[in-house]
Amino acid sequence: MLIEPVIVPKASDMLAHQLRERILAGEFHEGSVLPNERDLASHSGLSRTSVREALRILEVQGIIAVKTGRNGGSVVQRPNREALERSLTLYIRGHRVRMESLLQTREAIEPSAAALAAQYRSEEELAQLELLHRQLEASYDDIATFRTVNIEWHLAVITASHNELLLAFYNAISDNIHEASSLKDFHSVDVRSGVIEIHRRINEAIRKQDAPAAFRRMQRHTAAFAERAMDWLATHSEQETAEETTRAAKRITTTRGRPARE
Amino acid sequence: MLIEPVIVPKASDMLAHQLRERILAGEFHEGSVLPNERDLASHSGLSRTSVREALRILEVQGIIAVKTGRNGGSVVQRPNREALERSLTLYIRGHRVRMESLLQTREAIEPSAAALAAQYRSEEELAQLELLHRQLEASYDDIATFRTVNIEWHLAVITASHNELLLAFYNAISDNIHEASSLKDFHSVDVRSGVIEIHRRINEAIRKQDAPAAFRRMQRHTAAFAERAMDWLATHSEQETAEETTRAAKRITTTRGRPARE
DNA sequence: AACAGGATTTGGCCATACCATTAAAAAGAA
DNA sequence: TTCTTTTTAATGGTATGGCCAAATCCTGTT
Repeated sequence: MLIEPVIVPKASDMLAHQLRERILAGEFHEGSVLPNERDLASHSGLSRTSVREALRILEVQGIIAVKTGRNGGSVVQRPNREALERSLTLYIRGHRVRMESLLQTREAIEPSAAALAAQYRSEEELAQLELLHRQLEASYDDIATFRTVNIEWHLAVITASHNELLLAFYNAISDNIHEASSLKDFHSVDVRSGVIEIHRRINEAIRKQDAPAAFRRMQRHTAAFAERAMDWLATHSEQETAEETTRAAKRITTTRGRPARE
Repeated sequence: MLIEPVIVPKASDMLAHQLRERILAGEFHEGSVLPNERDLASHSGLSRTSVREALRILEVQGIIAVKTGRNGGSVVQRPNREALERSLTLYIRGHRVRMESLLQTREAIEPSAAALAAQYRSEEELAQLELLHRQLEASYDDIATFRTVNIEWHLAVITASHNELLLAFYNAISDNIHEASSLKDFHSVDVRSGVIEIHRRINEAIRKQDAPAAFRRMQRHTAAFAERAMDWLATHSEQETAEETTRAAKRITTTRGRPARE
């Protein structure tokens, strides 16, 4: 007799699976609310406890958002980028991924994104890039603003690539690179003028829709950044891992207010 | 009176947060088990219900694995790549990311990974690449084996880059590209001989530790694949999204056995 | 030593009750 | 009427207690 072992899935997993598939199939459009917990329980034949566990799974996965109170309930939403970023951040922390790997990954992604941006950018996106560039020039002396605008410009480039996946990846990495507290202010003045110049040239390539130039210039830009960052880390800490630095940043963001569902 | 609104986090979130931080801080090393649910409840002052929800959160995030039975419990593990891949797959499905974006992302990642592989590959990894290449040549007439070995070779390249993050990204994308049932067998014979040749040349670059050559050749290889894939999709389906194709593949994997905690 | 069977530990699941939060509905005041 | 306040209902959040199912350990038997 060849009887295969019978696998007994958990009730909450089954329900979560069913709900997830139906949501992704479009049965519940974004913004609509699932039946309340008591109804789900009675209709599924499960207890409210199991239903709640299933909802918790979907909540962690970022496809529903639970609101309390009258007219509350489980609001359907698209798997948000935050969930993906949390998952990635967790992976990075858990595996103690080296800063070097983060920088390498960024070096892999960003030049290609710049090339795509050159191909597909809209006029609005181009205008946005040039606006951010002017802001960057204006904030030459204000290191905090410089940092912020700089990050925004990079994001705008990726956005102009019209590739959601690159954007999601980049976002996740970028957060983990920049949140590293020890990298917070390692931009010296002469570096900043260089950054402004190379941004200008990348903007120009994107404006002219010159994809190869955008690729090359961005490649040089990210490589230079990576080199400076690695130097900085080498001189400012022994063997610092991304895990440690993000933890430092994390502490700040999670001790005020509600600790976001991570 | 300026009273800021008081934010009341959920009990299970607080507990999950605490446990997660302590696990990531190394307080529970990999493989060790957390206290059982009843103990966690009594020590935390929460009910077992809340404890269970907290554990469920950690389980979905892939940092614990729950085993039933005596000597069971919540086994601590590193956030596994599967969790990251599930998260990414969910994002791809939920946002109906186009196959084109997947291919573009792969084109961004793989050449860089090949360049890194050329720099950092060990002798064992090189041997593995060459072994896989011989297997690929041998499976010239067996399209199914060819496919499998082909994928393994690509994975081996990324592995040799010694960059966990690139590996995780690539894995996640690769699954979503290859699982597309309509791409299952679009390798024609003449294409296969071309694939073997370019793999040989990439292997050669990696052996010689010639990073720029590895980058260039892999770039051409992935670009060619992307072009063929897009052509194939254009002729074989109207407006097919990655979502639809992965769904088809998904159905197969989830209807047999226990539906993996997604 | 090998096996069988019971005891024990642990998660899985359920039913019920009550609390906390939110918004709708009703009541009251202008 | 129209605005404000109070009440009420709907909904998620939490706790308690119990029982079942699975996995392992232990003990007695052969």
